[in-house]
Formats: sequence, structure tokens, C-alpha cells
Amino acid sequence: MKDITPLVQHIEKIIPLDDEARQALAAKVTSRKIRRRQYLLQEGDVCRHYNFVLNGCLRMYLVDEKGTEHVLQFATEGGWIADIGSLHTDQPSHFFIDALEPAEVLRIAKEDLIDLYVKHPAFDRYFRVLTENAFVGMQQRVMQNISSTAETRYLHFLEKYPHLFNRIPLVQIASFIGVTPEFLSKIRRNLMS
Amino acid sequence: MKDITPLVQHIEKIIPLDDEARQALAAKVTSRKIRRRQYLLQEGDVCRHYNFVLNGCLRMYLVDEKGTEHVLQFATEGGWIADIGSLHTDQPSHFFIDALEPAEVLRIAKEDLIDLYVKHPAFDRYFRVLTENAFVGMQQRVMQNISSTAETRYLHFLEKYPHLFNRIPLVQIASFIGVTPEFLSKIRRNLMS
DNA sequence: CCTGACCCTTAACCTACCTTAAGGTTTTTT
DNA sequence: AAAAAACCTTAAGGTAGGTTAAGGGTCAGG
Repeated sequence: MKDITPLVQHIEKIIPLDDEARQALAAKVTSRKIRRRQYLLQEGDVCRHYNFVLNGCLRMYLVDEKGTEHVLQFATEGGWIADIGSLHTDQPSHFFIDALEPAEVLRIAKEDLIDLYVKHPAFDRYFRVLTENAFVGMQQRVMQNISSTAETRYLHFLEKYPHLFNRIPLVQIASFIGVTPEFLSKIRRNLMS
Repeated sequence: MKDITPLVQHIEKIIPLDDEARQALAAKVTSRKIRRRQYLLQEGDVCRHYNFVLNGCLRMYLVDEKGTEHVLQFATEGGWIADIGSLHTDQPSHFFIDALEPAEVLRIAKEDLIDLYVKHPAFDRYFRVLTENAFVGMQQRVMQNISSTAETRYLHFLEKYPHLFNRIPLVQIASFIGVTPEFLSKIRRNLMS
């Protein structure tokens, strides 16, 4: 019923796990199904789990004072999603996480993860590398927001996430790159001519 | 001549080091002085070292096609600075790192760091936590760029980096928050009235 | 087959921010 | 001490992108 093979494979691309570590992981992880539009995290709640996506598509976003949504992250098969800030500090999150498509995740609670870190340093290594990669991605995004035009950001998005382009609504992509859907529509028209 | 106490103290705020780890670290780390405006990294070079700042002030920035500089990060006492993307992939960096004030850093080469990781898992832990915190910071910055006005971003900057406000030129702050110095000047005037 | 919830586009008008250019002050270098 | 470089401000005019409003297409459910 619960198959953590995809997760183990993902980890072993970075560092091999011995049997003991693999079993410890299996014991801590639980699987969960999320329906379309169902929340995995809501603003004001403390984020208590890391989530590894087995299939489907999730998003993490912020809602500003005007009620506008701003997407911080998408996560599909093989990706992780959580509000790490909230998870670490036990402070209420400012974000929502929900499903754009029905999804299935493996989740692991913060305390269990700490336990894994202590007993199996391989997990420290794995999450260090994982976070370093995520950090570099965020850095590139900051650079683009500061230095590029919306059109350039859109083209970069298509290059970097080709599998998302015809999988999620345009309005979500607009929100991710930081423009209104109307303006993104205009950008696309300009690109075609 | 080489005193790594500030670095050890910084690490031990996160995880204690045994004598052996401390000595291994001391053996790998070298100190270096940087004059004002001197480069620690130039675009096109591969970043080979992590740098821990003992004193002074450094910045990492990108120069776009038009020749405009965009600041990604400042680093002062107790901060780390490096192009982690380049360091990891051995690809040439797109960034420059230079000194806004004369500075002194402790640097450690990538290979030596890997060696430390293998022999002392405590370093995996330390850099995992370090990177997680940096990641959260970048995430907040992305959110602000997407959802806030320049004035709000400026106020947040003052809140988050009060020690930098009257230490670095205005033009650098403008570059960091993603506006022109002229416009930041206007923002300040509006804030005073 | 019809209805309603999304989803995408177009267009007119508006605003936050950029560009260019100039002048004054402070800091660094010679 | 002078010259040069860096720094900060002001203001006029321009542009990228936002806002509002409307219309049409698609698809799931009744």
C-alpha cells in the first residue's frame, strides 16, 4: 500500500542509503492523497511536514492584502514542498499549499526528520544538497525579477519548466513570474507575431 | 596569525564540534585580506571557495547586457559569501564578488569542504541549516519582488538590515531592492514628508 | 441540451518606475 | 591643495506593466 521506492531512488541519486537507513525512512513516512483544490497548508497554520510529491501538481502561494495570489513554487513528481521557514521556527505560515491537480505525496513530520538526521547523517547530506539546489534556483529567480523584463522571465520559465507549460493554467504561470494574466496574454501575442 | 575562533563560534551556535573536527577545520581554512573594490570572484571564473567574513563588507552582483549592476547579496561580519551554483557545478560564474569596504575573510576550498563533510558529518548539518536559512531569506525576497511596491521593499530592507543602512552607499541598496538610485531618492523624500 | 464555473483574450486608460540630464556635495586619489 | 571620482538629488518626459471591463471558448454536471 505504501511504496517509498520513488523517494529512495531520488535520495540515492545524491547519496546511497544502507538498509537500516532505508527502513528507518520507511517507518517515518506516510502517504497521503490530495484532491484538486484541497489544502495541504493554510495561512496561519504551522507547517509540520515536508512533502515529497509522487504524482500530481501542487503549488505554494501567498495572498496579499488585496486578495491577489502570488505563486512561490510549483511541485510535481519528484519534487518537495513545504514552508521551510515555518517548519523550522514553529511560527505560523504566511503561505497556502494546495493541489492544482489531484496528487499523492509522501510526508514526513519535522520531529521524525530530526530523528533521522541524528541517527543517519546521510539524510543531513541529502537535505543539504537538496536545499543548496533550491537556493540556487531562488537566487536565479531573484536575479531575473530584478534585472529582466516580464517577457524574458516568461521565456525563461518555459525553458526551465517545459513540462508545466501545457499542464497548468496560464493564470498560475503569470502569478509565478509576477505579472497579471492580462499582461501575460499580451506578451504571448507579441511573441507570436 | 590565523584565528578561526569567530568561525568556530558561528558553527557552534548550530552544532557542537569535537576537537578533531575543529582541528580539521583549522587545517583547511586560510585567511585573506581584500582591499576596497578588489574582486574575490569575477564573471567567467569558476567559484572555488566558500568565504566566511571576519570583518568588512562584500557584495555579490550581476552585470546585465546594458552594463547595469544588480546586487544579489551583501555579506558582513559573520556572513558567508560564494556563488554556490558555480561552486557545485564547476561552471563559470555569472557573478562578481567584490569588497565595498576593506575586508578579511576565511576561505575554504570546495575539495577541502567535501573532505570535511565525509570525515565529520557535523559539517553537513551546519551547512544544511545555513543553507536552509539562506533559502528562506531568498524566498521572502522573491515574494516581495512579486507582490510589493518599491517603497515597501525599501522599508523591509531597513528593518532587516539596519546595520547596513548607513554603512553602504544608497546606490547599492537601490540595486539590491531592484530600483534605480534616482527612484530610491524620490522614495526617501516621500517618506520624510 | 443548457448552465455555470473556469479560462483566455482584447482594448482603453492609468501609474509606478525608468531614462536622461543637470547641479551640488562629499570622499578619494594625486 | 587640487583634481578626480564617487555620491545624492531634482525634474521632465517616456515606457512597462496594472486596472477595469467586456466578450468568447471550453468543459463538467444537471
